[in-house]
Amino acid sequence: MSGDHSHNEDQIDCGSRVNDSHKHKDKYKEKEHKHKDHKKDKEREKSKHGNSDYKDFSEKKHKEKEKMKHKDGSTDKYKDKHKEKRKEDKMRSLDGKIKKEKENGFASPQHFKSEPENDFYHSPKHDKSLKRERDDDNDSEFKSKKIKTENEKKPKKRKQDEDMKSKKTKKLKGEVTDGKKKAKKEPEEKWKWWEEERYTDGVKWKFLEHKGPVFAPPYEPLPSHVKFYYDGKQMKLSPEAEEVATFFAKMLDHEYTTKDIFRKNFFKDWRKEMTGEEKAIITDLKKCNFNEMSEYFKAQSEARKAMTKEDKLKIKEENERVLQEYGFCIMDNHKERIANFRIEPPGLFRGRGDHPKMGMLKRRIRPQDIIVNCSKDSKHPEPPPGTKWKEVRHDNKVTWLVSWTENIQGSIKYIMLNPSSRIKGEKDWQKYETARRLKKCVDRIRNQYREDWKSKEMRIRQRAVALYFIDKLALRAGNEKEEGETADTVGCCSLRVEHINLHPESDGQEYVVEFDFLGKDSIRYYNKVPVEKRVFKNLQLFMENKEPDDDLFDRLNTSILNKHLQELMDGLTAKVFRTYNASITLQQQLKELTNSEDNIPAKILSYNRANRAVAILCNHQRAPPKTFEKSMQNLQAKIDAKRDQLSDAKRELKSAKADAKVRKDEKSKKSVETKKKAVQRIEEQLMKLEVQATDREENKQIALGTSKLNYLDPRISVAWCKKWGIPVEKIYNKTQREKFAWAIDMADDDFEF
DNA sequence: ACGATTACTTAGGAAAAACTAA
DNA sequence: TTAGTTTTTCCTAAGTAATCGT
Repeated sequence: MSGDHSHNEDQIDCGSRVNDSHKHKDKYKEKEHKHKDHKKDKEREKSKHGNSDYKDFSEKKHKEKEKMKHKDGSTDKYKDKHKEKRKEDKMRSLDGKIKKEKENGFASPQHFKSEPENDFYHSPKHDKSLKRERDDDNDSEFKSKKIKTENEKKPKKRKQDEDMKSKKTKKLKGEVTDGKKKAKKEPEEKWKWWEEERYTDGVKWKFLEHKGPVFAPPYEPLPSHVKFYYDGKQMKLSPEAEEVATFFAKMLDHEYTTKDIFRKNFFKDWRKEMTGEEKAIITDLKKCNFNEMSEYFKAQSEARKAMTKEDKLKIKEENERVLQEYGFCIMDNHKERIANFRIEPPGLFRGRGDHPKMGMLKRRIRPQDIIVNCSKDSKHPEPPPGTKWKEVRHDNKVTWLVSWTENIQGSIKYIMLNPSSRIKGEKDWQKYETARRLKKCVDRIRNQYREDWKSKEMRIRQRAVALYFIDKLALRAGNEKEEGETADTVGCCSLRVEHINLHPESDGQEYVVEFDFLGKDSIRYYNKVPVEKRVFKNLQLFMENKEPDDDLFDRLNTSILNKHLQELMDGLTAKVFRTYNASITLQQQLKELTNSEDNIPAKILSYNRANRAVAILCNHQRAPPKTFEKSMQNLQAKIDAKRDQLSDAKRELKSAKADAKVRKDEKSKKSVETKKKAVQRIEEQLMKLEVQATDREENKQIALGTSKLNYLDPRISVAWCKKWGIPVEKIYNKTQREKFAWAIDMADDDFEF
């Protein structure tokens, strides 16, 4: 990269923004800014620092170099660690490569560069689509179909087919056993979509038929004995106002009904539903008494719990009927499960964290709000009698069946397919393949961004430091969001100065960055990490002359970053790093933690610990379960009891041994054996309990589910199970096995991510 | 080239179901 | 059987990123 040239670009870049930015300049100078508008702030920052960039850098660079000469040694510790990690990765990917070439050729796209890919993405349609349409259902007999992975290579075909056959045989066995359990229920065997070709160029399906959504049940007015009081006086509400009142009444026990914003938003929206008279009377929420309503609903839920078995069964059957009718669609000759076929019922919006819209009324969705998507030649879903759909369209470039616009944020909601469906599964698989491609070039990218830390251009340095965080700390990209519309949360690119603290030295480590911010779902991210000196110096530079609520990376946003990433690798975006780092961490931790001598429960503990390492990396937290302490105590009690039992058993064994020594008869010998077995069994049970306790304790505030479901290449887990003879059911429950059927079917014990 | 819109993935908590101990 | 606990499923909010439209 030629310095002078880019420098010029930077200046041009700055210049071109002057027009925009000078608007804000005055505001900035006067320092009366409220920092309400961060976009504006960015512009302002630009104009302010704009032309002085270069100077800043050359000065800084000098200082840096000087210091680096002797300071470098002191950062060695960290750097070395880092280097080692890199080396490991490199080595792994090397021997991975060797194996892989033979291994699941069809699953792991060999290609690095553009050439095969171009072929895949840009080739004219061929006639794949036709194929797809016809030939399913009887695919239990082998068709030597190759899978179209995102970057498949032609020479692989042969191997693929062979591979597939062996896998298939295995899988078939599994299914037989499965079938026994379910007996009649599943006549058609599972469709292996992953053995078929994929659509190209954005077509998602050729045929789509479904029954439309299930609407929320209509409002049932309260029985007349359940009364509402305003200012101590009983008051009969109109059905519309009453319905909204019940939403509030149902939440009375929740803390947020005490929150000001919640109450304010609720009351405002409630009044909109009132009649003129009601509006005139009900002017103060504090004077509203919802207690009878609240009690009524509590009683209702009690009654529901206390229902007879038959009644419960009836409800269950009805649910099942609805599921059968509305829960499936036909997509390209296959019946597939729909994820959320029920329309969200009306209620009070509760966003997460400190949400400015909490308490607003989420309105009821009606047929005329609904857009239906299906194929032209399908039997279109019927709107309920006397109603009409907003629109019926036939867009096979999208995957949704139904959509509507929600009234709180004005965003679109969709009904889509279940994760076990082809359309979701293919995408998921593809996601991991992209991450695996990143694995192949991550070293190059890392070297690149480290170089960029030295760039003359502010925007490049910022980009490089942000990318470093995304890579090292698995931060989210951090799109900008409209202020005041949502809770104030950030990701990497939207970090503000106030979210980090720089410690030249902390706890004996140098160049420590302390992060403290709210991320997605208002989950706190707190972390203190030593960074490389250059990063540290850059951060100091980025923070210079900024207010706490100014953007840390004022020259960067996710679109700039992703554009850059796209140039580094096809299909690369910020979130791929999270997937990659999560999966590679799991693989490496499994390698490190699994003990071949361990029994199954201990191995599973190792698995959970590896999983936990990932969850911690990705900051997947949960509120400690309310019953955590108690449940821990219970478990401990169990352990104690088991210990007693064990010592009893041991004592008995001892005396049996003594007895046998004296008597030397068959009977007593046999008794020794039995006792020995008993001791062994109890020891095993004890150890199982202890493992469970450890696992639970370590998991107190960590949520494993999210990473398991969304970040960890399931083939890593499947391979691990196969390698150690662990039943995959121990790792994945039924739903998860359905979602990951492709991986369970295709991964061998030597799969390498 | 941008802001807005759209499509789709990721997320934690609540509710329901399944399991277990009493 | 019941009551309590744990696991699974449901729910839908909140992200990311691609695409649209100007």
